[in-house]
Formats: sequence, structure tokens, C-alpha cells
Amino acid sequence: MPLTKKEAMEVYERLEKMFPDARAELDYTTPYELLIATILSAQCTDVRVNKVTKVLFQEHDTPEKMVRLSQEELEGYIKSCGVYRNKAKNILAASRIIIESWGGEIPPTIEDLMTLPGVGRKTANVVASNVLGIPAIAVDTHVFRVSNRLGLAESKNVDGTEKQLMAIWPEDCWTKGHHLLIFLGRRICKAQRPLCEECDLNDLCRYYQGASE
DNA sequence: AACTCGGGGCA
DNA sequence: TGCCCAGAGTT
Repeated sequence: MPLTKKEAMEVYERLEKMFPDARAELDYTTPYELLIATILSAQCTDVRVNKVTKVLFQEHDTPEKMVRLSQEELEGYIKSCGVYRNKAKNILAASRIIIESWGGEIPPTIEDLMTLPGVGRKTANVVASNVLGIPAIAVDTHVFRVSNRLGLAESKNVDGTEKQLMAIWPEDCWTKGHHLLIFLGRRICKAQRPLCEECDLNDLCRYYQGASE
């Protein structure tokens, strides 16, 4: 059985105390910059992404400027970000679609965002919740893992976790809740060798109390 | 729901 | 050097 709503709110409030500085890991000034940075961040640490975008966005921080780059030129900028060929192709194609179909603006809903190449549910939720003001819980592997361990969700896939978190937390907790769970996953509730003794939630954590993931 | 994919990270 | 992984796309 997953936690009750009351227990889930207690988890949320205690997470706020643990991580008063929790916020988006990718911190950009415009929706377009966040979209591109989030596409780049798949299978890649945000340290690398931040390094790359710092240079890339100096001259190419809008879709109109981005599409002036050739595929090869863009690959040169983002080479250290994992699957760079696919990402370069997707970023150029998505930028063209944004110009031609959305008047140069970021698509305004999660569903519209997901029509862009290289943008799946997780990336769409990150952009929607951080810069469009749409409450959403982006479930990456950190969120998936810690939600199951804590009992906030019981799911074998990220879609199930997203639904269950949305059901157990009120809407105005979704966006920050996502950030809180990521902080917990990165700093304490790591995939390997989690630091359970340092975790303020271990008194109610099923994983700590011996349950498997 | 399950499989594939391209490259980085780490053992 | 080979195994594993995260997220998108495809079937």
C-alpha cells in the first residue's frame, strides 16, 4: 500500500526542511534556453550541459539564431553531451518547428511540447513546470527510485509514478515536489549505497526498514 | 508494456 | 574494455 495523502504531505514538508534550497537544476533565463538545455541534459550531467550552453547561447539563444547553424556546427558545440548527433538533429528540427508553427514561441502545453523531436514526457514536464507555470511532475530515475523507496508510489515504470504522485500530492506541490525528490535522490537516496543514516526520513522509509525497491 | 538506440561513465 | 544506464521513439 502506498502512503496516505496525509503521510505524503508529511514527507513533502519534511523534504522542504531537508532541502530549503531545492530548485531547478538547470537555471536559464528564457523558455527556449531551458528547452534546449533540457534536451541536452538527457543521459548527461548538468555540469556538462551548463558548460556547453554557456558557450552555445552566447550567439545562439533563440530559435532564429539556432537554425543558422549547420548540423555539423551544432555538433561541434554539444559534442560532450552524450548522444550529440541525435540531439543536434533534434534541436535544429525542433527550432524550425517552433519558428514555423509556433511563431518563434515555446509550444504552450505539455502535449504541444511533446510533438517536438527529442522532447518526451520528462522534458516536456520540466519545461512546462519551470517556465510555463503548468504544474507537472517530471519523473526521471531519481524521482522514480525515491518515490518507490519511500512509498509515495508503487510502480514499475515512470508513467505510473507520475500518475501516483499527482494523485497523492495536491497540484501546488507538484513542481517543487519534483525538485525536492531530485535533491533527495542526488544527495542522499542514491541508487547505489544510499546514505540512509543521514536521511531525516528513514523513520518512515520502507526501503530503510528492509523492503526491497 | 517492452524493446531499441548512441554514446558516456565507471568497474 | 565491456557492462550499464537515461530518456526518446517505435512497435
